[in-house]
Amino acid sequence: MKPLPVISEAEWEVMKVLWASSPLTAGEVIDVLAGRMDWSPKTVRTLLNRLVAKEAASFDPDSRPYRYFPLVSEEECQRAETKSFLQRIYSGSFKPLLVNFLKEEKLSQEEIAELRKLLDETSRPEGRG
Amino acid sequence: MKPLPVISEAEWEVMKVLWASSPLTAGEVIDVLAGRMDWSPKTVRTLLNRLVAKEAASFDPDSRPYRYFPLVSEEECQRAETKSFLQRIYSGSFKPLLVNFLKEEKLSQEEIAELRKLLDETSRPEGRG
DNA sequence: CATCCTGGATTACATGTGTAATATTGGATA
DNA sequence: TATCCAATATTACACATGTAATCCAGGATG
Repeated sequence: MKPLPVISEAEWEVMKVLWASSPLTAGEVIDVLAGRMDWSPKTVRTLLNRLVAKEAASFDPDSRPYRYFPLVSEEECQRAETKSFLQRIYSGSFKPLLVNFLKEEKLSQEEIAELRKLLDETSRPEGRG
Repeated sequence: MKPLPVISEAEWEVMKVLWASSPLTAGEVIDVLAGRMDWSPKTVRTLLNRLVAKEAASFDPDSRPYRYFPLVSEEECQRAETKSFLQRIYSGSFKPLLVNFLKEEKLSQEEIAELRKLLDETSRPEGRG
């Protein structure tokens, strides 16, 4: 398989917009990001171009203005990032990550219950489906 | 508080060595890393210098050769990285991170039990100590 | 038809990062 | 004492990234 493109921090913001809904014109992406980031429209266009260059996204050249869409899924990118993050910062071990997270963020009982449920489901031999 | 220095990926490898045991001379750090990374000794020295420059580490100038040590703790760095990673990749939400991790890595019953225990301990009102 | 504007293409430029090489200096050695 | 080496300091250099500005072309406008 071709390795996933390396997506920079700023580029992630743009990908998030495309993952949330696509295809979108550059103008639409710019509008969405205007609410979150303090970026010039030119900057957003540059990021879109770079994402296309690294084949993380593409656009339909027949539609003017272009409509952009992702070429890679959010989940696969998240998983790849998670893997390398875990390796880099925690030498691959999830437990200290959870410890640190729990120390940092005070979770509600509900949130903890949700996480526990995830673990329970995982530990069951085969949750059908 | 002064913000933590930004530590690059390669620099993290060096910091891990210092966190594991310090102070260490440059030569000792180089030896430890020789087992893991395919780096020239010069490269390791450059990284040490950069870590000193960004005040992530320091050394005792009276001892020759210098003996290096961390100025920031591993845990605070891990927490900061975790926070920004979670924000960047998962918009701050831990749950999908756990979901992705569980899908990617097949954990043993023991590992799952350990994680569950962590959650249980957290959810108890005040686990003494 | 000449002009202007919007969208798109190209170029810019400082800083960070990976990955060193070269230069210099303070002792150990012949 | 002149020399060489290990340790330290300085310099290098390409590519990535943040953050745009400038240039150009095709359609809307006067």
